[in-house]
Amino acid sequence: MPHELPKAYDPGAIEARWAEYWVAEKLFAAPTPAAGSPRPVYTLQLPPPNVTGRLHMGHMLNHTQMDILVRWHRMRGFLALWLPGTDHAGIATQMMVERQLAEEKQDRRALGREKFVERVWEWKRHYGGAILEQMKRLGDSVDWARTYFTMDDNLSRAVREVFVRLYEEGLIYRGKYIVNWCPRCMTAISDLEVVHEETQGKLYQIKYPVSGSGEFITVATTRPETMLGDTAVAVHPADPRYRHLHGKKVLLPLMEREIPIILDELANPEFGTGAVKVTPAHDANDFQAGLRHNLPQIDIMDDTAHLNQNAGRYAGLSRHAARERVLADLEAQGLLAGTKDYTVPLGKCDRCKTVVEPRLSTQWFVAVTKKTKDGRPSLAARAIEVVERGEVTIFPENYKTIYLNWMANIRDWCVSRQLWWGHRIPAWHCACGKIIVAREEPPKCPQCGGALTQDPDVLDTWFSSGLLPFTTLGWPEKTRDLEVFYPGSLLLTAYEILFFWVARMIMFGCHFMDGHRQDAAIKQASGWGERKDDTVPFRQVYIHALVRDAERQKMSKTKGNVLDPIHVIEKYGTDATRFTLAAMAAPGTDIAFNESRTEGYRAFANKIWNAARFLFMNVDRAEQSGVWSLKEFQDRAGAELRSAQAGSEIRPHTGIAGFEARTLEDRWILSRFHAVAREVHEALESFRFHEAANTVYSFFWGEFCDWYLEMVKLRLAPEGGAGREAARAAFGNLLGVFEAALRLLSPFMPFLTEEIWHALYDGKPPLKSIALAAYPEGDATAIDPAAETEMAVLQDLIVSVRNLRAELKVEPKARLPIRVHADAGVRTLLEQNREAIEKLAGVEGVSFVEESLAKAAHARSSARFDVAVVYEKKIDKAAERERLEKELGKLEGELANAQRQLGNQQFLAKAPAKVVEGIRKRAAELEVLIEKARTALRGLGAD
RNA sequence: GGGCGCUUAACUCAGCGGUAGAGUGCCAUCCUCACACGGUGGAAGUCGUAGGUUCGAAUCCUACAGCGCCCACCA
Repeated sequence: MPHELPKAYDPGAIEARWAEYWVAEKLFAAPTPAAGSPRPVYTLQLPPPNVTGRLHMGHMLNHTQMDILVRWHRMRGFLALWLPGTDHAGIATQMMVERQLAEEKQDRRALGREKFVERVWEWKRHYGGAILEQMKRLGDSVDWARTYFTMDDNLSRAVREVFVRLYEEGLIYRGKYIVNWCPRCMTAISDLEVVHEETQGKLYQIKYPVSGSGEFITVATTRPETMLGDTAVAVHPADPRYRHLHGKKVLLPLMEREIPIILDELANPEFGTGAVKVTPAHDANDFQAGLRHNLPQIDIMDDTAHLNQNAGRYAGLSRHAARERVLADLEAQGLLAGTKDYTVPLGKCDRCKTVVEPRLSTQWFVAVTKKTKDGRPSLAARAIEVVERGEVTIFPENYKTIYLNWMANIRDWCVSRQLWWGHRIPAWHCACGKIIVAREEPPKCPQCGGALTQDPDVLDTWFSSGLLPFTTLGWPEKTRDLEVFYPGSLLLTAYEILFFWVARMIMFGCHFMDGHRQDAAIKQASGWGERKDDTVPFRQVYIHALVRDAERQKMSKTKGNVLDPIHVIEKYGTDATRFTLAAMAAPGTDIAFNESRTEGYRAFANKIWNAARFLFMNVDRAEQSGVWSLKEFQDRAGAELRSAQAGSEIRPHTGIAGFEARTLEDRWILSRFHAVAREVHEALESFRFHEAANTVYSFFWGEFCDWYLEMVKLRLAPEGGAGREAARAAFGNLLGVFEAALRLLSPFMPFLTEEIWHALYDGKPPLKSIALAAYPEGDATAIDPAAETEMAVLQDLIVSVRNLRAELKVEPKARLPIRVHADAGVRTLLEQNREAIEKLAGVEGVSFVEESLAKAAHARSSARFDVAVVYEKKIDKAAERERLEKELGKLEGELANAQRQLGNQQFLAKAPAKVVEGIRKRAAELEVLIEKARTALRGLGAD
């Protein structure tokens, strides 16, 4: 027989093979269904990783969760599409290639735009696939045939289409505004790309002489060098200190330029001296104030944050050098009134951590709060509305509030970037000043006939990623894919990109998919019948937690605490790593990744592996002795799986093929299996991955392996004809439950389950993969409370005996007789399971007695029975007394509490009947237990 | 300056109105013919502090302390 499995599970030996198999066999392809297909659909967009990226733990968590959900839905019969791709990641990729050029002592400017872009493409072709290969290693069940790159031709066309349409609708404009300028990246960046860091700086007080009087007005600033571009000093209109200066002018020191004192609420009388310098070209607030007062805007810096000729004799200095010089000069002139330490929130570039310069420049913006020309609601308004109405649900729910708050205060989106790598803005400039925005390059200027040059800027990367939910499905064409797969079912991502990406997808989706309606059959099948709005990009948003290191620190390259998932995988296996992440992924809490957990789940994988080994060994034995053949199981289970999978509708596969409950453990494991399957279903439905994982874990290990397997062993080696029949049933049940449990576990541990599942079918399974087999749904009517109660009594008895043995330090191999006192019902139960008791508790001979054994030596009591082991060795009386007293104390405490509650009228009146009943029952039980414990204590004393 | 989250066994975390659970670690014991990545048994928590609501609170409310995150144009 080919069932020779190595003793210890070695994930490395099988995982790569299956990863390849899944891709090669195209198992997870979601082909466009033919018209009229009523199959329910589950669509999930992969947040496209940067082409420059390497997989990190955050990805792995994210991918694990998505893969679990996708595999789960696929197994349940959904047409599951998980759509992969990579993002061109403007700045990141450009920086990567620039660095490469620098090593060759080259420079992008010297190379020229065209050559540089070609060079980036080359880089992308070479290295851009790395992260996709890593995804294969994780077992991500994406549809590889649909893999896109955000700069593919069709996606680029869609980007131009969107830009032009927005422009035509009046939602894109070009304007001169203060933007965040990164002097290192030499581009404008959006507000979201700026990280604020509290930095130790200084607050300087500078005296500006008031013209025509010997007076000074003192202003406070953290950035003295910007004074060179000051065009006013503002005071609060109601500030009495400066009333006499209204309408006066000051002479700007160093520049010797006369500037007005203006009245504006920009100045806060509470802060500093109450007077503030106004630099419209280098501060967002000042810019607004400047507009209010028609002030000139003097830009004193160039692209590299060096001062320009507007700064007079300071021209050419870096902004840092300029600060020193300005301060020195002011000091020399006696105009520096004071300096004090001050923490300033410094804005830094998210990419390169360079201090951002607020700078006046001309950029393209998307007007997000403006209605379209033809009166349609603004992008933001729609994006707020669909979330408020629950057309898009956000989970955990506190993120919904955060989202709505942010959307309510959203500002126009600066979408132009001064980069070379990205989607170039489809706008053309003419020397005559005309700007044309068009889908294709116009031949000449329609106004003057002159030559045109394309706008040099490219679009913010998030502009194109915001469109992915529909552009990846063929938009702007009206494709069948769009009809079937849009709206997506879920968007699962990290909090960090809720605004970067999620908000933009909602805005664009609602705007551009207006008029998108699924045909009725598809809509019906989608399972989202209660949701009316089909323009939204997805129905649900699930925000997953952050993965931190074991010390709860955010992982970052600079801290050097980044855990490479590939290393973890190599050490413990992909399944164990996935399981760790799933088991720790409680919604809303960050994960401190801890390898000891992974170690534990590697052991779990090994446990299952060995359970399989056990089965195969016994099956082989049974086949040799002709008792049973695996073929029986294969035919039966295979037929059921094929039929469950064949249909186009969801057909819950609830049963275990041919299960024949003969014994208590059979009834019990069947009941548990269904209960567990239902729990898993409920947990996954509400994104409680940790609960789902833990449920499967404890079922497999704590119930199937620890109890069912051990009990069923008794029946596998038959004696006599009746034994043969029992063995046949036992094999059928054992294999049946095991196979079904593998399917239950499969989304969490796809590799291990695939390997064993194929082995169960001797490499010729009924379907190409366990991932295509039906998921156990769990049948509530199959839950058998009586079996579970009976099993609990049996387990209780066995554990009591084991406990006694341990305490008496009985030789592990010695088998002892036991005596049991119990009522008739329990007695029958125990008699029927005598063999199990003998085997699992190391017992030989069970005798039942009429009298209570509470005060017998070596006895244990429960509410349902007393049990004593027959063993001549004297017990350690002191230890026994201590144990009993401790237990008694606990019981009495609990009883006192219960009685207090039962004596409380308020409690009886207000508590739910179920709770009262529960406590009554418990109190009665406690009384019995206490009585038994007291008896036992007295017995100890008398002896 | 706003907003949010966390504080439960030695460690990492679940639980979120009916007197506490898991994994790892620890102790004891056993290489019993699936598994020492194992079996069996065990020890271990006044659920951050102080109040309050409730018949009842780890669970709800308030304050405080510590830790962390996000957002923010007060020089």
